[in-house]
Amino acid sequence: MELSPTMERFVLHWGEMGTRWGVSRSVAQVHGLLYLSPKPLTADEIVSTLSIARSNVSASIKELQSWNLIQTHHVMGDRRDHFSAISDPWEAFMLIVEGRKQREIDPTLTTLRQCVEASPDDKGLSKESAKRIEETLEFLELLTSWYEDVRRVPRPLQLKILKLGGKVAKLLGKA
Amino acid sequence: MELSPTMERFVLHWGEMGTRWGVSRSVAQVHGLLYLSPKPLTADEIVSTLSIARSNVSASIKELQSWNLIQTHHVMGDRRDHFSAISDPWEAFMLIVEGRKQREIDPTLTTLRQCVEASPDDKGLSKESAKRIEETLEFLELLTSWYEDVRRVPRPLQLKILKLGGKVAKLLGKA
DNA sequence: ATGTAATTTCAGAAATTTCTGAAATTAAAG
DNA sequence: CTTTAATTTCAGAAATTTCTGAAATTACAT
Repeated sequence: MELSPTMERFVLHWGEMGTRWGVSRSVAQVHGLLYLSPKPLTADEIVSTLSIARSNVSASIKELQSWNLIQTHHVMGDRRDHFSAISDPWEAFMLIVEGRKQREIDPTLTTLRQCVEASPDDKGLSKESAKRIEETLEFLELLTSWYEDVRRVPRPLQLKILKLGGKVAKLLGKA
Repeated sequence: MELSPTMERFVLHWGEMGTRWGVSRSVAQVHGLLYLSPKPLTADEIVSTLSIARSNVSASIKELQSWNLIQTHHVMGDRRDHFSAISDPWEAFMLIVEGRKQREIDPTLTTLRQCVEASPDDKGLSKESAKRIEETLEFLELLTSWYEDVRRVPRPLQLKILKLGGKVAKLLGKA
């Protein structure tokens, strides 16, 4: 797998974006590469294309699998794994959102609930602060329940609503 | 400013979340503290509460200001700055989204447009890869235009739509 | 079973990020 | 203008994260 200039630009940028969104450069580069590749790649092809250590590729693949962003394929007479990425941008996006929700939002909800529960017994906690925490919890719960709802809507309808954009407001403003 | 157990739990968690979302622990802790505090705090109060260096607080404040997440107040007869955080969770959330859009999405759109523009001349680039990049750009543009639309909707209506959740789909599914 | 290819683990190296504390700068008060 | 308080800058220290390469493990093939 040789990278054309455009692919290289894409993969490098993808890698940098990864570092800003909480995954390592390598993980994001591997994802970017698989995402662009017309055919599934073996770990060794990834190694030679990106010039990173075999073990790094192994770890990156494992990480991407934990996000459900890549799939494994098998080729007759070849015992190596071949990897490909989810190629639909909308589906990939939703998988990333789901992963971050589970990794970060859910634990935050747990912490906030513990805070709210402990508030009444905390003599050093001002009413204002306690209220602020409660409001934060309520907001995050509202946001996650919205997400859980939206997540279940069939893809075509999701797309439709996304394309409506601000018109949704106009339609519902009256309702 | 002494931290009660609940405030401490909140601030420490906020700090850890920060590290996962691309800001340093200190920046997130300072924000968490100001967010909870019933009254604006001086830099030195933040220093003693969080036990971090004065210069670190200074840098963190600067960072938070660049996100428009905090405000500066002045007290008669006191030449120190007093800082407070945006206390409405929804507004804070929107400011964070806006900041990330500007810092990460916009540059990505630029890169993708460059890629799409360069594609035809890139002999090494497969049709499939070129198409993948175009689709990604289209998706991101769709997402940002949706965001730009939603951003302009009046807050109360935004809230209303958020609360409707999946019902929006039911209402619009027929439309 | 034995050999070989593929993959994973893991300890430490390298790179990056974050933080500190001293020095410099800015700005208000006397 | 001088003094003092407040803030910022910045070089290097500390902490953290990421990556490598050798060794171990796993799994397939003969």
